[in-house]
Amino acid sequence: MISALKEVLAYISPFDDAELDRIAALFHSLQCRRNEQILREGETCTAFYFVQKGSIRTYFIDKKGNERTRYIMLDNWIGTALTSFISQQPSLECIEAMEDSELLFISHKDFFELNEQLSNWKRFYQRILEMAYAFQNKKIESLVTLSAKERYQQVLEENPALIQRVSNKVLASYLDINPETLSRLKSR
Amino acid sequence: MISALKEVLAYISPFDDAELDRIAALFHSLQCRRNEQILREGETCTAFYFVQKGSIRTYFIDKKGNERTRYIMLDNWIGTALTSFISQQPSLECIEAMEDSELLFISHKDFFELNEQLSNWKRFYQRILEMAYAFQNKKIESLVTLSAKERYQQVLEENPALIQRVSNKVLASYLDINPETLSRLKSR
DNA sequence: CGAGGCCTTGACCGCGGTCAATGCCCGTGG
DNA sequence: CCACGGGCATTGACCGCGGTCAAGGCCTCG
Repeated sequence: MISALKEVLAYISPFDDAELDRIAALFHSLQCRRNEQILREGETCTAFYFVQKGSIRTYFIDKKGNERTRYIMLDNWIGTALTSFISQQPSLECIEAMEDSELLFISHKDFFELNEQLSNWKRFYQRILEMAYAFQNKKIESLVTLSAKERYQQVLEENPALIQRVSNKVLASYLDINPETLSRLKSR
Repeated sequence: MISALKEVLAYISPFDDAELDRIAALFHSLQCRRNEQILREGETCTAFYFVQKGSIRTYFIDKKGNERTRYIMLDNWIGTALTSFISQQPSLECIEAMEDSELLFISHKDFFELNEQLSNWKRFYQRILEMAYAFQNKKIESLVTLSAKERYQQVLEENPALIQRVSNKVLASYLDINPETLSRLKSR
């Protein structure tokens, strides 16, 4: 179970086995149920998550009260409400489980202590930030150059698991289209 | 002249004077004229820039051939075509001077050598990435929650210098609206 | 078994994109 | 110095994508 975490960590930065043991020991487990809130709006994000099983998402509430999904994590992926996690200010983003899920998490304190002590962890954090930047960059490009239908087709090709496992309502907010429009797109 | 650079660096990471001297010595100067290309599409970005005077932007070309401005740097700000700079792959983004400009730049090689050697520079790079992420995050939020007019008003309030110094064509592509629409917005 | 949320479908409409015409500014060369 | 040309800004007419509102059916969960 922990080995999946180690594999992902080692994929991102070249940790040796001793480092992986040390790091894995800092992760704690967390079970949560479908629709359970892991981080509420206004709370400060003090954990960085690994999804062992299940799926979680981050989202914010727009001025009309609609949920806008920013980031979706399925099994074996990592992430958090990064803005609040970095700034340690109250978060505008929420984190929510989309399915019953088994998570591992490391606290902000341990995360940044590692960042002081372990050069491979600095490298890890740099790569997390670089990947987050690349992800956002691609999202912006999709938003400004693709139609609603093309954005849907892009996910269909590049990440079909999302379409199978995520509700239409959440998927629509992730693609920045209305549920009604998504429903029409799916039926051609 | 160099002191403005040092001030910005020290604002981002807590360098001491000796470190600032060492870093500043790695920056080289570059003059460029209005509309001059600093990085062309397909070239790999090997420099990180500081704008002493003038203004530059990064943009990419969409499938219809339109320029889409990603990032604008006025006097005393820093940046580059970050995706290519990080990956050292050919860039989809171009960099172009919008006015006659005086730049300083550090090479990719020196940048990442510092990143190995100087812990405050690691910190600097981390903060650059964090700020880049926050910037993108805000841009996505604006794109998905604000109308064209509201996006224009946001820049008008938060960064009025952009509207004064940047051509309507570029500003429009930065805001992701058509020049025609921007022209109509400006005249209420 | 009932209630509430989600999905789907229909009707309507408005924001902002597209195309076209005109005028202006500015840089360039004769 | 002026004449010309090209790019940019502006304005008008038109239109289509996708948002909004509403209604009905289905599934899930208490």
